[in-house]
Amino acid sequence: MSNFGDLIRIAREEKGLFLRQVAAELDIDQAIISKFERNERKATKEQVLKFAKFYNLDNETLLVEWLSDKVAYDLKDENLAEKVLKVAEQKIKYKKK
Amino acid sequence: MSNFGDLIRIAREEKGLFLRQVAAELDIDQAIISKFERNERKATKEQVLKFAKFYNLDNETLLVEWLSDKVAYDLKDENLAEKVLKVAEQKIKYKKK
DNA sequence: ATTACATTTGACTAGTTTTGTCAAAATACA
DNA sequence: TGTATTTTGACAAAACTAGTCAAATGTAAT
Repeated sequence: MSNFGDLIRIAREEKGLFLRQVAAELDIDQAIISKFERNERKATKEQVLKFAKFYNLDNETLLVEWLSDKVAYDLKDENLAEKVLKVAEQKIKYKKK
Repeated sequence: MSNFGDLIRIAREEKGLFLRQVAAELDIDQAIISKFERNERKATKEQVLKFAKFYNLDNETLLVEWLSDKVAYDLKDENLAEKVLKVAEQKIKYKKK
């Protein structure tokens, strides 16, 4: 199962770049990027978009990966998780109207 | 569409109690309970369980309502919301194994 | 084994968000 | 109007988040 960290690590490795280089380019501390890649820390939305642009990844793909990581993390301890997601989906559909 | 605030307000009204009384019983400031009932502020999990016990509501029902409110709120600005929920569901199922 | 470089870790600070308290303002209604 | 309830908003304390930096660790070549 993929996750945000894997996507940006793989993208970086495919380009053959060091953390230091990406850090300089995106103006994000390399220690933080290291933590993002290991899913130890959560990026901000702005940072996600920076990564998408820099690595030429589809914005939507990366955002979905990042947001779903967060949702799954928030519900990780809940055995009600699946029920919660179904209800949340209804609520979101309802709000749209 | 129901939500956490409605459930606890209805429960309180059915019992004919004033905020003041519930506040004293649960040791939660009445101003905060007022905000919970109007979904202006988010309860902690511990508080949710206090309400369930006090109003004789099913723990699971109230927790699902509360958690799904939070998920829906977090995704309220995202037009990718439905996609995100589907991916999150996969991730949760995957983690279970 | 030593060197050189890349990555990871952890301590620290600053900033933001959350939580609770309280009293005044608004509302309801007898 | 007067009394009781609910709502609002200002404030402070606590908890959490984000970023910085240097030291520690890992990796590969010689």
